[in-house]
Amino acid sequence: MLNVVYFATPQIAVNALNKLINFNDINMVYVVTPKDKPQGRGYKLSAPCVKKAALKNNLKVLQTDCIRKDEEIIEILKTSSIDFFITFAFGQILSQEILNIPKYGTINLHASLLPKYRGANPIQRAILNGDKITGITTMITSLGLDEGDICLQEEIKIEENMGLLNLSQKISDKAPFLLYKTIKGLYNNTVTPQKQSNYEHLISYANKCSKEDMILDFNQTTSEFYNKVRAFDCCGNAYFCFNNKKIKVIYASPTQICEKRKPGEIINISKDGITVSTKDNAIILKRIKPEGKSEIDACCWVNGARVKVGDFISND
RNA sequence: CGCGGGAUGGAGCAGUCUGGUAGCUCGUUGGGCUCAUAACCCAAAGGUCGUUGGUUCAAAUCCAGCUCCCGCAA
Repeated sequence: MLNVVYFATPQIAVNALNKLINFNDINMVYVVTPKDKPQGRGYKLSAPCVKKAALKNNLKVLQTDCIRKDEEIIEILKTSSIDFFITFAFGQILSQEILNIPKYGTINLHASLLPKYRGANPIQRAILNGDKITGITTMITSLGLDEGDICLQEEIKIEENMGLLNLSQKISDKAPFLLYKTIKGLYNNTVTPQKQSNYEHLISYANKCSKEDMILDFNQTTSEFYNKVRAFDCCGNAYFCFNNKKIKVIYASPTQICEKRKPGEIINISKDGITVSTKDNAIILKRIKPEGKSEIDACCWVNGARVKVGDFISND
């Protein structure tokens, strides 16, 4: 029986928690997660997804916004004889003092094939760059940013039409088993961590996505536009502006046109969606969300917004 | 009490400021045209304007309360 503490925050880490506690040889001693925060419209206090999941499973939850300085929690962890710490999208940096606590070490799961895409938003960056393959990596957590030694990796194919929602789902499905294999492997000495410096030429960084990354522009190429829509197809959504209103694009699909048009021109309107020309080709907007409204089919929006073929959409 | 937008036939909107016959684009149904069409033409059905109360001769419209939806910010 291995005593484990799980450090995590958002939705993507929930499934791993639910699955890990079902393995007979894992004893989930604590779940560590940030404090409840005023969140959303009306500033209601809201708990991190992982906390809700932990409580549902009757696990003990420790909450802190700065684990490095939280003496009380550090003391609790020190006196609990833990074998492994597992971190997954925790969002806080651990100190060496904390890393030294578990008997066999601290494992982090990172949503990329390290050393590619170290950093905050590896999933979005992979989609934005149009990658066909990404994956998940387990590593020995170190103080540097995702620089620890690699334990195990698993590739995940990014299908042409896959967005953040589907890819996160896949990652979240696969994560618990890779984590389990990793801690068992480390415990039995069948897994040997590899230095990332062996793959120095592959190092890249996935910076946190900003507001600017979410702005859609018809002066971009079709694939750049499409990748943005996919990369933000949940938790925000990429948008363009029309008549000073934000129009979020929920779902779009790339298409080919014969004659070249000016970027932003509406070429066709049908039940299927609105075809708009881009820098190099065209994109069909299928499902959108105008400011202040719920999600609607693009062809419905046309009815009320009175846009016609030949009109231009520009980001003014 | 964080800031802001919204609720009008099945869908998306206009009308609200300046109270006085319920409007637009689609969809639906029926008919016509056509070799043919979800293309075009004609016609019809379908709304107590989110909810409760108030002001008024008269409220979608003005005033107050409530419910639900959404954007920002975190």
